[in-house]
Amino acid sequence: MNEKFFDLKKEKQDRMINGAMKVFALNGFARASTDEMVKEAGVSKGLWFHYFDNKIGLYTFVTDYAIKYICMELAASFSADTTDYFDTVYGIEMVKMSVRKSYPYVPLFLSSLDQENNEEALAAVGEYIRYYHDKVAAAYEQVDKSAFASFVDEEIFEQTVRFTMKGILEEEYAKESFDEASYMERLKAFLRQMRKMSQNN
Amino acid sequence: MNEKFFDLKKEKQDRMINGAMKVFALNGFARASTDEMVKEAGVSKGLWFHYFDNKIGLYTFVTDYAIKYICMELAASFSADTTDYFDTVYGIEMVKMSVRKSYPYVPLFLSSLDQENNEEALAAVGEYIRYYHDKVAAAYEQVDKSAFASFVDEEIFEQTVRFTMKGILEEEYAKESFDEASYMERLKAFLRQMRKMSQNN
Amino acid sequence: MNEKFFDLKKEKQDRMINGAMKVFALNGFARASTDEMVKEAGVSKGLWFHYFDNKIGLYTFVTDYAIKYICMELAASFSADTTDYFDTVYGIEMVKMSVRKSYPYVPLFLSSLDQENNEEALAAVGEYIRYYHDKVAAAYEQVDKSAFASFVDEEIFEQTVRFTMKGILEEEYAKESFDEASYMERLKAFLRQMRKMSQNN
Amino acid sequence: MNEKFFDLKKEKQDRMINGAMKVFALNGFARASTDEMVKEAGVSKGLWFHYFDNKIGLYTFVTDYAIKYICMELAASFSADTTDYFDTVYGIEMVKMSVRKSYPYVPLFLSSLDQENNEEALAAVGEYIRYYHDKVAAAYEQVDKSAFASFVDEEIFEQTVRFTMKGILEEEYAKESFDEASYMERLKAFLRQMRKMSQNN
DNA sequence: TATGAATGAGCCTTCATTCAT
DNA sequence: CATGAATGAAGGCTCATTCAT
Repeated sequence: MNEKFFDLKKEKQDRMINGAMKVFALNGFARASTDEMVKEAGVSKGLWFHYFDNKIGLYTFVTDYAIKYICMELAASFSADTTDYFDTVYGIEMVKMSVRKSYPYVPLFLSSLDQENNEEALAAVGEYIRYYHDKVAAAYEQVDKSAFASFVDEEIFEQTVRFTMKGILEEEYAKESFDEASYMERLKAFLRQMRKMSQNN
Repeated sequence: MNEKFFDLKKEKQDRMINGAMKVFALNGFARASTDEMVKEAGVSKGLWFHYFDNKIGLYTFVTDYAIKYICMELAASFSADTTDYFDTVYGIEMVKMSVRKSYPYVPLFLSSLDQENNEEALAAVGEYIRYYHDKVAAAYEQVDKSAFASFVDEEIFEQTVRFTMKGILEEEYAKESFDEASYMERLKAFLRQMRKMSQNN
Repeated sequence: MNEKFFDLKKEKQDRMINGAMKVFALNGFARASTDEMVKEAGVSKGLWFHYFDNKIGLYTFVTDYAIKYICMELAASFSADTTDYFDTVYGIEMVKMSVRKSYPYVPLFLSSLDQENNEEALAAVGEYIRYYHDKVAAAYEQVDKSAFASFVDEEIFEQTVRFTMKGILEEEYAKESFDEASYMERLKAFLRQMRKMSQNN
Repeated sequence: MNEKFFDLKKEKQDRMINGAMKVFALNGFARASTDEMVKEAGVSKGLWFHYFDNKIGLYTFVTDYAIKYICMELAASFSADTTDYFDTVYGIEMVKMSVRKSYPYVPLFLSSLDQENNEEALAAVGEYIRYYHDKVAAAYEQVDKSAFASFVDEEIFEQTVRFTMKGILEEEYAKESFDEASYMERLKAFLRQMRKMSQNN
């Protein structure tokens, strides 16, 4: 990419980033269309290629950007000494919601990365994804799982939480417009119930 | 579509259905490529359009077919008097697995329908999906949820099961080749844990 | 390339070959435009790519075709026992003119190959060019140069003939339409004079 | 063009002229890329269009410049009373080599003009080329051709010299870097032989 | 019925040209 | 004067769809 991209007015940078992120998130790498981004960002087609060598370069950049941004926010506003599992899950999701303020499609985009199946795209972006997963894993490191009842298999439990949250997120994004309040409500209700269920009562 | 499709040799019909279903399931409507189906089914490109006016028509047909087939099997081999929630979930999944014998991609295809975001495709297929959801809902009608602990919100619980099962299914299909044993194992472990968690201990 | 190209009606094959050859000959690889070929051959853009994977594949094919054709004609109608240098030069040029009947741009195209400076194109086609040069060199093998005066350096002489013939050919092709009679006339006059000059008088 | 171009520092003017000339000479009008000139001359893209309305304008200017410069040098350092044909040819070529000191691509650029086949470019530049050809023709005016043997047709002979020299020049420019010594050597050898051949021995 | 040749709209990318700074 | 950001038309290529055989 052309580093001068960062010299653009922040507002234009963000329009471009958001446009690309939205189209990538909704269509995946291969099907994402430059024309759609053009419309979305209100910026000419040629300009994308002035700053990003090609589609894969743009995809790489956007992925890098989203992940760096999330990880930064995670480091900044997620308290590393959270030991409760559900607080951790919730806290991370709050971070995503805060990122949404500037980059509305980051949460969905991150989620879409896990379904990307285009080889070229994966090759370019695999590293970044792993980095992100590691950072998230780190946030779970000091979590104390001793509160879980003995019949709870951690791995299965985590998978349940992961898949369900992904499902809720995607359902909310599928609506006309993402409703943060609704999302947080469903999330909280879900986590509350999972907490109850995972503990000896 | 052209009804004469059903005059074709059953084996050819199925090759075409499976080819289309696979490509649609793995790529979604918009990204699914005619050429890939041609290769997959070993049937000329012209024939597809001879029987199905266009891509949307084919998508509609395949959706209709998959859903009709599943619902038939459900009616045939799913005992309607199952009252246990988890037995119901498991039973339905067994039906899907049995359909897999003839139509290997039906389970993934059905799952993929929920993430379809192409407007045209959704417009054409929405009705069918709703019909399918209704049929499945019906299977849950006589389920007795009194065994659930009081802190379990049914809707949230069902959503958890639905999303997690979807996640597991997709992960298994993402493997080199779908491993039914592995899938059933994960499924059972998951359901076992959910049962435990949902009951007063 | 797709071998089925050869199943097309010969007339269509030739229209495509001639169209491509003309545009390549006049513009070089990089600047040759698919659209122009489309117009030239009266065949849709998609069809080119149905038979040839990409531009370089088409270029390779056309080069191969032109060279194979010329070499065939050379083998068929050029008498291998010509020992006179000028008869050899003239004979080869007659072969080119005979090829022109079916493929009007072969002579210019072959000439253009030597000025190609696109790396990718050269990499794809270098082998063929060398093969062609070898075949032509072979035709000169049994030429008897003893008639040349002692002050004639063969290498310089041959270079003179080569460059001048190339120049004449290109000048003739630059005209509205290639005039074979005019070309042969200039050629003969040139060779006659070179013969005279190269011999002790 | 914008006459203020000449108010630029001479060194910058020359960088631009040389950059344009090189790229035009190596690629022809149509294939010459603005970006390449930008890199070659180290001058911003906008500036080219500030002084030269468009590509054609730049091409016209460069052609005019090269031809004016050559003709000036010809007038200045080519002795008009040379009567020997070969001395004339050689003298003109020496002039080109002297121009190369300031404008390394002038010789190749002038040569490339003869193969330009872009209509628009030719229309814009035809006049200049004719002017140049006239000036060169003038240098041959007082040449004494009586030394030529009777069997030498002047026109054919001149064409031979012209095309061969063009060929040699282009071959030398195709090398990594133009080697003036090598060029002059080949040239002299060629002319020496042509002299011998054209005279009664 | 069945094929695959043929088409053209649309996609990613390049490039001459314009324009705000 | 000078820059390079910005544009959009055009180029190579893909893909759903049509059609002659």
